[in-house]
Amino acid sequence: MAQKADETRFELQKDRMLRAAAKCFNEKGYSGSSLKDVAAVLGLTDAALYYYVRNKEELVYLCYVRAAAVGQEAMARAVRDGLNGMDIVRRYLRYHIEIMVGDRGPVAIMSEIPSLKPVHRNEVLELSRRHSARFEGILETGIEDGSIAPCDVRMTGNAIMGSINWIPKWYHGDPAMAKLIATQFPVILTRGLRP
Amino acid sequence: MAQKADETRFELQKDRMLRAAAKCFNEKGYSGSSLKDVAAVLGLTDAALYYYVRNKEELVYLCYVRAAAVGQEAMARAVRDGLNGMDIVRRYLRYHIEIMVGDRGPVAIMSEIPSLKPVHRNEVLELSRRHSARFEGILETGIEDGSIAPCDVRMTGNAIMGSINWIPKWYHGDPAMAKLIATQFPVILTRGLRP
DNA sequence: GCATTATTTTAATCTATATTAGAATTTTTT
DNA sequence: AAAAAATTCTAATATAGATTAAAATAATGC
Repeated sequence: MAQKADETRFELQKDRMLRAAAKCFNEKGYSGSSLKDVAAVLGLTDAALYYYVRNKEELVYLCYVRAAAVGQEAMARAVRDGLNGMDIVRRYLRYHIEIMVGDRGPVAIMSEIPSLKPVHRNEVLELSRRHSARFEGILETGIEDGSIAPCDVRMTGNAIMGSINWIPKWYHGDPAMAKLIATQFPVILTRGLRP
Repeated sequence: MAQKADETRFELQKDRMLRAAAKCFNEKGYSGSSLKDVAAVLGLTDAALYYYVRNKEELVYLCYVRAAAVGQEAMARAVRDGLNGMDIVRRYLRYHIEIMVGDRGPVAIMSEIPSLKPVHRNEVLELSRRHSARFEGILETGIEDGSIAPCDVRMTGNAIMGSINWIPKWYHGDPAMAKLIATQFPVILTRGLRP
């Protein structure tokens, strides 16, 4: 607690910054958003961002790291002993979507990978791959325990993740819509998985 | 035929250009792709593009118009008397996806709407809305004729379209994958619609 | 083969924006 | 309240990339 108070100011601002950046990147893309745009959301000057981050590329990079963490968190929360594959998928989708459309703001800017420099790109792709693999693993579990109908887990995973990743393109912050998405999407996306 | 020969040279090049542009925009986004990048795909100089198009913005705009046309075409082909809603949806998805991953190349750069200038943006949004509405209409038809289970057509439409629109983000031209997508996706995406 | 038209290139301009250095201000510590 | 540290700003630089004009090349019709 004591040392966390030290970090707080800096870390909190940095976090706000990443959310602002993710918001901009979702709306206008990476190259489409100037640092001025991002800074404006926070009521800062573009130059101020350099206090928190080495350069613009690091900004997207950190957005991705953050997004990956959110995905991981949702998945960790979803997995519980005694649940079958289908239930885990449902829970995962609900958590992931809730976070995406919730207060913690838009975290998925999964479109801007090409803008990353090679080192970061590889790291992010690795995180992404691992996440996909884990998701596909859950699908396989469900197929084995009979809660999910046999299917091409790779394609099914892509289809479901595509739906989710696309949400930021049409959801722009309306809370009523957020509620609708959070309740409807897990249902819609898992209907097709039933045996 | 005779007059088409006149257009051919120019129109063909312009068409190649739009495909090159869509490819770049899909890969690196609108602002992330320089005119040099697009021109390079065609073995041309950036300045040459201005012979076909007024400016860069018109390039995305035309990509959108083209994408909308493809969507319309798929939908028109899909709708046939005597088919129930579910069958139409299946056919539409198959046609749309086949075109997207097929020879005519990537046509969906639905992410770059904010880059359009207002007039074009409104026009494209209108096209997009009309297309969504038509798709939701088909879903409703299916619900009425009993081939599709009752659902929130708006959300369901968003979910399905999201999956499709996201394809260009992970499909990069592998023909084997193209076949897989074209056969699997319509199945996966419509499973959840069954009553 | 010549004249006209269509297409592409070279070279120059203009603007937006990332980045940096140092000054100014605000916050924290003592 | 003064000193130190943290945070933000102002002002300047540098560069990439869109756009334009005019020249050069290629294609086409006669």
